[in-house]
Amino acid sequence: MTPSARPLRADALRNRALIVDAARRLFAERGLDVTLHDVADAAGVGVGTVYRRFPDKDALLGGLVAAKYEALVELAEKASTEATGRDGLRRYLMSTMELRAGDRSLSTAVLRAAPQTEEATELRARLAAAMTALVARAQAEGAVRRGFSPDDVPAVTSMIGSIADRTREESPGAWRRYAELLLDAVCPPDGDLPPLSGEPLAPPTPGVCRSRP
Amino acid sequence: MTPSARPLRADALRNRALIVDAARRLFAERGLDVTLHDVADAAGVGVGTVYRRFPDKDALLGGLVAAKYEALVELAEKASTEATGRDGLRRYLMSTMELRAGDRSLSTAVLRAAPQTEEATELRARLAAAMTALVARAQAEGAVRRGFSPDDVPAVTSMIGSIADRTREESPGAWRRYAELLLDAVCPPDGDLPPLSGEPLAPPTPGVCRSRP
Amino acid sequence: MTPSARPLRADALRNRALIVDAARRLFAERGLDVTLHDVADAAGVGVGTVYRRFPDKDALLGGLVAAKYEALVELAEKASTEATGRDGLRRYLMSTMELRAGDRSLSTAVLRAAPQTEEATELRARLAAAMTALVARAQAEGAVRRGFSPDDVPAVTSMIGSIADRTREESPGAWRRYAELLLDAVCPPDGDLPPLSGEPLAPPTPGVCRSRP
Amino acid sequence: MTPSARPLRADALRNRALIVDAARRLFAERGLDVTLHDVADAAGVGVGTVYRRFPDKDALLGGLVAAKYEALVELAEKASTEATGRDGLRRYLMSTMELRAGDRSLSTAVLRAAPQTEEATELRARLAAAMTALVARAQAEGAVRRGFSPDDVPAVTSMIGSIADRTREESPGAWRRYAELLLDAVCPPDGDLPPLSGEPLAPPTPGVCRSRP
DNA sequence: CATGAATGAGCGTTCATTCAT
DNA sequence: AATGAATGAACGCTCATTCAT
Repeated sequence: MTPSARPLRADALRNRALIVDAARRLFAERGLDVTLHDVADAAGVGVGTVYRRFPDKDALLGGLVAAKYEALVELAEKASTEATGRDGLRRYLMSTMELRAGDRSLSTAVLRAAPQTEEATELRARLAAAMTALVARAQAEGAVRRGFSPDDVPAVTSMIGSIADRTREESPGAWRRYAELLLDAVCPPDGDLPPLSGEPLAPPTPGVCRSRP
Repeated sequence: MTPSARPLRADALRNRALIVDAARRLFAERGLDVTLHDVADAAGVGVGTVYRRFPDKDALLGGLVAAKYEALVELAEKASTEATGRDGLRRYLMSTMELRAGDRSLSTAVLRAAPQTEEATELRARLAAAMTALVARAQAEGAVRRGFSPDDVPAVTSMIGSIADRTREESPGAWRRYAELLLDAVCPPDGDLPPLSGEPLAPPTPGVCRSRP
Repeated sequence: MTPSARPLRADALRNRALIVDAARRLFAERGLDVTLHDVADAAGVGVGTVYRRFPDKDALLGGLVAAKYEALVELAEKASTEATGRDGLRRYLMSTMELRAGDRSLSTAVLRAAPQTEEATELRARLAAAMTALVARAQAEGAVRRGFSPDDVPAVTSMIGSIADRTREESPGAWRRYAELLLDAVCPPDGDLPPLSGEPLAPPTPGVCRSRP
Repeated sequence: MTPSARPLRADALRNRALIVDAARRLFAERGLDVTLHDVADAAGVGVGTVYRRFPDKDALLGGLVAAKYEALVELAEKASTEATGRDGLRRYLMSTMELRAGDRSLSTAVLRAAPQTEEATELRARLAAAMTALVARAQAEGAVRRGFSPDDVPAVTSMIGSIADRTREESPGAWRRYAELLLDAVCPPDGDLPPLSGEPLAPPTPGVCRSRP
């Protein structure tokens, strides 16, 4: 059950990497409804090649999941080095929201999905532990909204994700304003709340179309 | 042969209303992925009739906005009767989020969409005015997060919508916990913040399916 | 559960007939592995039209089944009018084999398949009854190989079918020789057995290809 | 650079043998729809190697014929040692049908295919001679259905094959009943015909799946 | 020579949209 | 005007065959 078999040939490895890169990029940009044809085209290979490496779409997605968990765990672990629980939690939440803002598939594939592999399950457990510690430490400082649970993190991140997904094209950083709002709601900064940074989303102007979700 | 739209025949008007009603219901319940066949069936007309009235799906969505704007305006106007600016804004935000939680298409059709008709443009203006007043009054009381703009309301509502859409099936009221969090972030209650109500979303358990968005 | 709804429009009826005709022809000629694209092309319609009338391939096939059962029942009932049990059974077997020789899908869709609709189940029962009667009557005359059962008819027919399918192109009537052989085995003629009619299948000559099943 | 095929290298020969062995086994068990990937895997070589030796699937099938002819010739020669022509022919037919019942690809590869190599052509000639002798001897005893030709043997065997292929899973010996029927039709036993042995194939029961051929 | 990675047409099926009736 | 039949590109996926390594 180890990766096993013999290592892939050089060109196969290269193509696998191309596929994974293309998939990561497309899923991040456009969410889960990209087709494997799209992925194959973006990778510069035929569909068959994608299916040779990944039995189906979920498997391809699943192949990206471990790396995403790792990134989240790393964010959590880096955040724990902050001097205060407050700063640690704030840093973690902000960096996680940032990761999600850049990756449309993070919620569906990772935050809201059950881990499908042993590796993912283990990473998720590590992540959960780290988040619990971050929240507990900040809680001990009285820095967190009472009742807030580590299990609320995915919801908060997803909310920011939904804004980010909708505004990526027209104003890529717009999500930060709402991230700040949420962050301050969960774990307010030490002193007074500053005014919200950035600008609100401009309401759409009459007559211009919008279309697809 | 008159230059612009001549009034519709009586039966055409009736059909338009049937279509709009059915669309409102289906889009609210099942989101944007209902087919226009579904809408036509629910309205008791043929697909062709739907397409005769609305060039495409987006236009049909657009056809719903007037009613939705009206509902929002009504909420805003009711909210203005509250004794304080704080209560008025809180009530408005909460009721808007509630409306959105019950209507999967509210964001796309109204919050994020430009008004396409004169009627919609006008209603949107009334709504904007009401929201501005609500925010200004609360702002004057120092009850609002500094920098918060009436233009932020759609974003806040959308965030709750994204949570509500994802949890409608398994735990229909789950969005309230996050609505409370956001509401308190925008316009905190008078005294101390209470602990968050409700429970966080349970994380998915390993081994369960992933599948389609 | 009756055919119900309102009758189809004239053009839809015509297309439905075109589809059914094309399907009947193609399935008969080429067996079950024709694609619905092939059927659609042969019918001169788009694939979508086929799927509008028949939810899937099995349904299309199923739509042909009733007519096939009817044909078989009719053969059985005509055969029962023969003066003797021997002649009746011989006539029935021969005509059934003939039907099968002309229709590549008869075995899979009817003879070896379970009936899927009420109508088909009923027709199958009628057919079974008629076959039982035919065999019993011939049996009473001592005209049938001992131990032969009505349930053996599909097997016998299928065997002839397999020969017919393989020889349809090069020598369309070749199956008759083997039909005779089988028929005489099941229910020998009254007098002496005549020599086999026709010619054996010429063995393939060296060097010529054959290919697909 | 010699005009025609130069002898293969030792390892190439070994691979060819591995491929042919694997192909024989898989085609016999699972029929013609095994993929060449399956064959390659079972042989422990790459697909490319299979295609290097055999231009396509048909050619690979062709590569199996020699061994199959040898088996048939052996059956024919053993059968000739029987005391009577009747017994010889009956034994030959029965053993050939048995061979076919155990080998899904025998018909396509041998019975219906033209020999493609010199070796195959020669073996086929030997087989034809042996069959002719068997039939002639039995014919001389009056033991054979008049008109029956050695060229009819493949057809008879194929018919049994078609039954065997369809029933292998559910009732592996079911073909014997029909083999007996055919055998008695071609070359009846010495005394009275016994009742058919075994049971007829049970008709499929309503409501069970249909699906793929 | 051997390998297995790569290909892409084709499978059964869906659905937003068009157009003959 | 209203209908719903018709369309066909696109979906996720398979596999016989080719060709770079």
